[in-house]
Amino acid sequence: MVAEKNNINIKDIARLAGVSVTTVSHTLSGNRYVKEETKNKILKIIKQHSYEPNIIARSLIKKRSGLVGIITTALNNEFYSEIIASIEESLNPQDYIIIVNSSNHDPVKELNVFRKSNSLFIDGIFLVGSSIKYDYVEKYNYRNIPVVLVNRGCQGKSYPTVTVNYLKAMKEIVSYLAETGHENIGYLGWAKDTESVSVEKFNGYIKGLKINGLKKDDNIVFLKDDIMRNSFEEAYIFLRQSLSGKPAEKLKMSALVCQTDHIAVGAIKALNELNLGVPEDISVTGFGNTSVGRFSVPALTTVSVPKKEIGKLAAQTFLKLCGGKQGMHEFVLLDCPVIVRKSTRIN
Amino acid sequence: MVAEKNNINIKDIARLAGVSVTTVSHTLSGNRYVKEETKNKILKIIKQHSYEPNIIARSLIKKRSGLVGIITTALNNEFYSEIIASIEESLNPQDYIIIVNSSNHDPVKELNVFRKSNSLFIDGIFLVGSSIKYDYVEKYNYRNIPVVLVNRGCQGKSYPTVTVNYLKAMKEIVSYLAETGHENIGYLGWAKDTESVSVEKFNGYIKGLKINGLKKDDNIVFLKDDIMRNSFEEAYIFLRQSLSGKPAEKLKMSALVCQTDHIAVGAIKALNELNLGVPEDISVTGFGNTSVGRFSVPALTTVSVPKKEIGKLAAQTFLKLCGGKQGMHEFVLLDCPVIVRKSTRIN
DNA sequence: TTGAAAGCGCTAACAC
DNA sequence: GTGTTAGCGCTTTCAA
Repeated sequence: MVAEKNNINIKDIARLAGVSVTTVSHTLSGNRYVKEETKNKILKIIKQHSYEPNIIARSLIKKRSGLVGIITTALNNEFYSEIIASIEESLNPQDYIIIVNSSNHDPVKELNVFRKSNSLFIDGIFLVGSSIKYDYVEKYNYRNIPVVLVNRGCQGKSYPTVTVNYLKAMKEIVSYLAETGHENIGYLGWAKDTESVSVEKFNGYIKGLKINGLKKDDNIVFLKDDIMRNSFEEAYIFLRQSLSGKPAEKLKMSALVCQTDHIAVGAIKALNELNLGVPEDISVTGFGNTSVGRFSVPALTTVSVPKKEIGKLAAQTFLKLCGGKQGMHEFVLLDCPVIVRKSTRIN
Repeated sequence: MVAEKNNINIKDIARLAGVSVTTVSHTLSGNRYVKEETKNKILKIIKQHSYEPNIIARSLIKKRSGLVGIITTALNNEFYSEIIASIEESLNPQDYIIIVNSSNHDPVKELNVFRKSNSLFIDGIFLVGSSIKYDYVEKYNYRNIPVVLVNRGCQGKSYPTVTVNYLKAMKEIVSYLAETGHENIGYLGWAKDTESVSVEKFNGYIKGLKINGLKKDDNIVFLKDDIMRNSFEEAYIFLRQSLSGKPAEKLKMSALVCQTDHIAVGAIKALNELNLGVPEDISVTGFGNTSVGRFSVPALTTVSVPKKEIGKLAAQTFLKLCGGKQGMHEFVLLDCPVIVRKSTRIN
């Protein structure tokens, strides 16, 4: 941290090469012809001095930075991070630098970062499970950059979105339970309106009951007021608590539908500690098909959400949006199959 | 995405307020006195037009962006993401925007991003589990910004670092096993030299055996050539494979030390499928104390790495570095206790 | 085939 | 108390 530092700029390169900055600039961009000889001389000097053009200065003129932002509610979440990894991978050949910002479930921080990103000349933004409303996006996306909504509820409107038919998927896993002989099917999760996905899942559960001629029993619907962040623990604690009161009625429950795989794993632990075996006494289902559910004991019956695919399609939507406005009404809604493993039994 | 967009700048604000840009600038920065009246008028107009100063233009002059970067090898990794979340949280009051870049285990990409970050006028960088050598940091940190190494091996040199005494911790968990009557203690993990942490852990295992008078048996040392990314699955597959050959000798193993919690969970599944019970037939230990290990069946005996603490101390080191060079030789090495749960038995 | 120079949006020295 | 102005490092028009 002592020696002469390399802060060399385009002017230095020009001087060293005995040409104008214009010529250096064009050698780099390829925007106009530069004589082979001149070009080679310049490139050699650039290499010699490890010169890297200044992204900031360039952005100021071009109003594009080569940066793409991902705004997400949480990083310590296998579900999101797989989607994010897939977006990154799909965008890799495009020479973008991907930067991720996690709000740690703070909606205000999220909004702030979204607004500030304007002046950073970010070239595009993915909102992964973020709670930012599209009204806000429309209002504050001053530069009209592509914004892709990923893993959100479908609020009836059509913005560039890649998500999953959560309602349908939840309906189907409830149907699977009903068809295998379960009648008292409970639910564990949360349903905040800021979290449209959670609401859709819960509605899917309700619909699933209905179409199978079952009725909702509020004694076995365990809805937490607040989102369950660190799902294992929170779900575990919440269910233990909820179950500690009036165990008699609860035991009529023969299956418990959980909002995510993590919640299911937490639930299984809570149930086990109350001497309820899964699936012997109670069947439990997850949602998402994360690795956690594949390696839990018992392995989870769950809904397989194609996280890699979501990321890939989100990246494609972004690229479409970049090439004009013809992706503006892209609305990709993916279906998800139920995967039956060991956490449910046939009644 | 159609209406007039807000791209208002400092000049516009100045014009609207009937003052010079200087005055607007100083109202914002507080760098010199502005008459209450003028100030109020300016602030009102700023609010009215939702003006946000352009970060890029500001950075170009100040050579600081207000951005702090975290470069990490992988996002879908509970261990790293907890550390990252903690860094973010600790830096929150400081008004930095945190941007994370994950290389998805691609060292070349990592190097690239590190170099490019120079011209982005990033104010500081955390290398979380990154493989970037400090030589490289010294060579390419042109702007001499604070760089904090997080969760790295201690390579004998003293750079700003916050990490864990992996060697000691691993030694201690091996000792715990030895003291509880285990003699044939195996190892499952990898040990690439690019990944110094993994080497230290392995060395800790070796030392642990030695100080307890045990000898290494290569038949029960399962070292994968390559890093195990998606640990559950890779560990599971690798151990199944390794065990399929000559099961007779392997069965002498009474305990298996695993390099991470995820690997331990994968291992348990592999062992179970070979009809080996954990901990009845074989004890298994993890490393890290992630939530996965708390909710696995059986719950893991492991080493408790203070991830929140690491993040907090890393942020503090960064802040120290910002205020001059007096943090340059900060080298925080944390000790980690063994946590005994259900995956090990007393022989 | 190449250069000069204006300017992106902002800050800060210098001036009054 | 406030304004004028010269840049920050680059791209790009216009001119040669």
